[in-house]
Amino acid sequence: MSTSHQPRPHQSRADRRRATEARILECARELFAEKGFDRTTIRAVASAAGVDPALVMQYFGSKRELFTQAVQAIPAVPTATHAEALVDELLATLGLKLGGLPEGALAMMRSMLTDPAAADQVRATLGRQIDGIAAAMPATEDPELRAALVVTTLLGITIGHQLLGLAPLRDTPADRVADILRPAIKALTGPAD
Amino acid sequence: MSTSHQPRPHQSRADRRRATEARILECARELFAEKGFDRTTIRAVASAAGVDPALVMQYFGSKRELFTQAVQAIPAVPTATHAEALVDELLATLGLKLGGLPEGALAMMRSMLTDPAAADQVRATLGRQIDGIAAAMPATEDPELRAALVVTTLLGITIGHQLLGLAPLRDTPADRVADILRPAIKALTGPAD
DNA sequence: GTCTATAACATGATAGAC
DNA sequence: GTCTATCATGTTATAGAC
Repeated sequence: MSTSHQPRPHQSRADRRRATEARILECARELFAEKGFDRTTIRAVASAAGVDPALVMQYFGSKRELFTQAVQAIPAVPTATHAEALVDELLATLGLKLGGLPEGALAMMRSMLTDPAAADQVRATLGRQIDGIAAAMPATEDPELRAALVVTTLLGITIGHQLLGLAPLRDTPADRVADILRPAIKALTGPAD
Repeated sequence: MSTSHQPRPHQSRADRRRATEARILECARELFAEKGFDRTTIRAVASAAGVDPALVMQYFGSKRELFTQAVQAIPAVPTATHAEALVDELLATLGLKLGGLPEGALAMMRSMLTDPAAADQVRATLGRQIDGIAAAMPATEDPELRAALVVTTLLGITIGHQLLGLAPLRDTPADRVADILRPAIKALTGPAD
């Protein structure tokens, strides 16, 4: 339209830059979540965002850096100190509430089995979750083991639902799943009750 | 050594061919399990097996076919018809007994989140397991949902242990894990007991 | 039958014109 | 600042020499 280097009042050059950068990150997040790290190409991300592939490189330097900035690790700190609240918080936190998982987390999970860097990140995150849960666990034997089993259980259900799309999980409302799951989680956190 | 087209008594040409083919499959299985479908190259498989990459192609036609023949889908039919035996069989079947998982199954699991073909195969296999478990489940509501939760739970634990190598699971003997897990699985299969 | 050489293609990354 | 053109590499797969 205008030839110009005149900044418009509500859309400065920096603003435009920020906007396209955000759009690229959004598209990257989506593609990484859908196809994983390896099968997501810079070209595909650029195409989806309507920009040139070289621009993506210009902005982020490398595919790895783009991935890192796009997925945004969620600390997901599980800090409930009592036994009862713990179970409910667990069910709510790690995605039941199924379908309410941030796309960045899906991207990370999608890539964790084939990309070592993603695996390291997930290992660290799950490790923190395990420690947090173990700390909030009622006095039992092997709190870390029990916490690990809780975390991996929820991980498996999330994978089956979000990443594999198993029919029985897809077709069931989240709170129903949570209801059935609750006694099992409770059994893991405390031996008897 | 000998120049020869003379077949030796215990190692005919067909035998040698079968032997190298088996060695290639073994190496392929190992690499697919370790790095997944995408990151496993024909060259790496050939190198590991001590043969030429072209020979692998000659034998199997394509990387996909090599993968298919190498991983050998395990039907893993869970056929226990009673309620009590079901739980024990589940714990035994899907890998606790942790560490006793066939390498082909690991390869399939490693690739299932990023390779659509592997995902389809896993979806089908888990679907069969879910149906089988649902059929053997004591009369409750939503047997398929409960079965799906059981399967995904064991899947998650297997991933955490075998594929991610979470410390608490790696450092614990299998039967201890099974003991802690049993009440949780029981809670999933039957609402109260 | 086995392997060398190469085709045909896609990728991440870079250099330089506009 | 943005994009065209290209590089360097690595992939599966094929053709042909030995």
